[in-house]
Amino acid sequence: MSAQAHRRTQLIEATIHEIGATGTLSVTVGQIAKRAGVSPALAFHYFGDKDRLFLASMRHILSSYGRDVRAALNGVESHRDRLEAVIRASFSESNFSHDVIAAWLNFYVLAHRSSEAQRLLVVYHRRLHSNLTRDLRPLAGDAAAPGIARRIAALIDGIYLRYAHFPSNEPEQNASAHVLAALNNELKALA
Amino acid sequence: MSAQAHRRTQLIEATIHEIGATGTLSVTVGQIAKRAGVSPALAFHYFGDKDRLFLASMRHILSSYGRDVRAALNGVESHRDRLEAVIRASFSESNFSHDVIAAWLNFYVLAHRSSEAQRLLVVYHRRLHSNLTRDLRPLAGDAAAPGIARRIAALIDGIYLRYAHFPSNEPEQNASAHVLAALNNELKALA
DNA sequence: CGTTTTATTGATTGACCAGTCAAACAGTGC
DNA sequence: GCACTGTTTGACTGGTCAATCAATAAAACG
Repeated sequence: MSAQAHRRTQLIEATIHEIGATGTLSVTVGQIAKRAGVSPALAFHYFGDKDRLFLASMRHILSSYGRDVRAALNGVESHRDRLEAVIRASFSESNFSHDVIAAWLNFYVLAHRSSEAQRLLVVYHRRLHSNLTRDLRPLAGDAAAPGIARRIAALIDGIYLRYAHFPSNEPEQNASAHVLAALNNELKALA
Repeated sequence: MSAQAHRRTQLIEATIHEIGATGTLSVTVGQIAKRAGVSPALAFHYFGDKDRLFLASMRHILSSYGRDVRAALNGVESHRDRLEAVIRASFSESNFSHDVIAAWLNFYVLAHRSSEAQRLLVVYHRRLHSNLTRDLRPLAGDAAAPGIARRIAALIDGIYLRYAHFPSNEPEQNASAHVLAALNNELKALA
């Protein structure tokens, strides 16, 4: 990894960490730089401004989420198992840590006014929707699949939000279990 | 309404409006006061500090949501109709306006660090859960009702979030329809 | 070694903002 | 018209922060 790339990920990780620690996007570039062990000016040198630093951090999170999904899907054949993999990945370690959750929350707020953030959010939505419909179609038919996918995707977000605020002792377990139960019921109701 | 109470609601409404306009909680008290047509100092006089002003605004929103639910429930007998009323109220005009949505989003973020905000959020969760289980129990049995209620509640939040970012032409319609469909499928799957 | 390029910082700036306070103002009763 | 009460403001402060920039240190290179 080049020196430049190294510093960039260092700053990105510091950003995510710092947002997790304070819970807000109104963290100062100074705090972030301090955690990364560099001067504030360097953050501006590499990212231009604070917004771009945060958006880069969010892209980082989205990439790692994408990797998780792909890894979980790798080699899995059965449609049901694949759906389960997609759902579980949403609550995987890397996407469900305190810091990442805080970043997601602030990201949702930002998406209301930053068009770049909104664009990123669309990418996430589309990816999730397509991952779900792909394996839902053979199980639920072309007519029902998209609707079910929308509800499952929204349920994932909703459950994520709830566990974000009130983590239980085994968040991933319970979170996935609820979504899987809803999926089962949706499919059962078709018959 | 006393002069004092009048000014308070005036400032609260200005707060909600201003958060809606900027999309962020980092709105200045100056902006809010300007919209309310008073001096910034007055906002401090009535609310002490910015946090309390926002929390008062959130309580205002929650009250009006509560009123909506009660009104929608008033006189409705059938369990299914009552569930539908509760769901529809979540996407009612007063709870689904641009400004209120922005306030909710920022409220979620705040709940991560402010214990008072968290307390308020718990109140909302409990109320929704109890409204749902109450009429779900006779339809789904005591064993299944709480689980279904959790999923429906989370789905409401998730759908709310999605339509918050990407409003369709008839948001309330579609949003409620999805939740009602999920409810139907949950109940159908029981049989 | 000397030179060019890249990485990094310290110092600074200009704007902004939450919160304070003492003074002005408006209404009310007398 | 005066005293009293609650309302409202203007002026101010202390602090914070994003962003800039000229200057320094460190590599990379020939």
